[in-house]
Amino acid sequence: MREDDSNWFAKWEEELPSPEELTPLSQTLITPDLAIYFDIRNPNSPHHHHHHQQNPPPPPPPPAPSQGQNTPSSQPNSSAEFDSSELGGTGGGSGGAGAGSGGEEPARTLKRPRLVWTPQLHKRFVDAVAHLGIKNAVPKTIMQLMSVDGLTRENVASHLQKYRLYLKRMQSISSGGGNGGGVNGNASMAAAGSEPDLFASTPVPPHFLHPGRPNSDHFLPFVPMTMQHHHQMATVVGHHHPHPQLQQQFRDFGTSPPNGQFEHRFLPRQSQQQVQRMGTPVHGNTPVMPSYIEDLESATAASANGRKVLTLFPTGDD
DNA sequence: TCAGTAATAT
DNA sequence: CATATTACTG
Repeated sequence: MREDDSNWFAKWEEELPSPEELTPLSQTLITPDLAIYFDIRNPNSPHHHHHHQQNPPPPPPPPAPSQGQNTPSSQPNSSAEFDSSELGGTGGGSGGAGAGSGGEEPARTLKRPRLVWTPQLHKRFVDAVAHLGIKNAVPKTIMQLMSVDGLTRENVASHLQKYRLYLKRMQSISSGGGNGGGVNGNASMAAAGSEPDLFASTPVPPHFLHPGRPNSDHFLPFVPMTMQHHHQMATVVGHHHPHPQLQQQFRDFGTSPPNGQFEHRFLPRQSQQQVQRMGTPVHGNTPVMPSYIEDLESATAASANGRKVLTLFPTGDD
């Protein structure tokens, strides 16, 4: 029934993404309305809205490739931190060994660590796609709308692909399958394959399964909620050691642990490049500053074989 | 250049 | 084994 719509939406709102830090996203393909809805704005300058062309932040900020780099609790900005990932070597590879060399470490050619898509991050992803519409749901736009620092087009594209497949599966089931609907409801169906709860935990907008219908839906009844503030959302996994050996990280720091070392979470995009202009005239935007809050602060260690991934997300979602 | 799909690596 | 990353192709 239609009431379900409100239901799933309300629930969704509950977990709506949106950290406290927003980002001054350039008015690219995102319409102002969307931008504001996503909280994409400059929290630093709550002053009037000047049409600043935004600051041109150098894209490659070499984060000093010195080991042991912890983020000063000063300001949550800067690009996400990446950990040098080990060489993987395909299955057997072993690595390498090599080494050497005095120069080393072209901090720019480092491979990006595996990105862990937490439910929150995925939620934001879905949220962006939902508002953009399947038609406009392109990696780039989604990525921009998400405003997640560190998130790159590849990440989104890859995830988007998976997400599409997931949706397809749903359509097939809800269409031909004797599944009693449950579009918004959560399809907790663990078919032969084991669908991760990630997608299952994410409310799928009905429009997604509605091919042939534009996303003209201007439904964005965002409701001001009162929740706690939190930050961060994405997570990157460090490298796992193929060899079950010295793999200790947690050590007592005594009493005043600077901490902030392990777990590199992505911060909401603060400033990235991207200032391409399109034929999209941006009219004044609505002075709305919703402050959604997402809470997440849990560390879950996924151990699968020798793989140890540290991800922090509230598993107790559903 | 960007988006989509497929294959690969971890 | 599943996921994310990477490559190739449209």
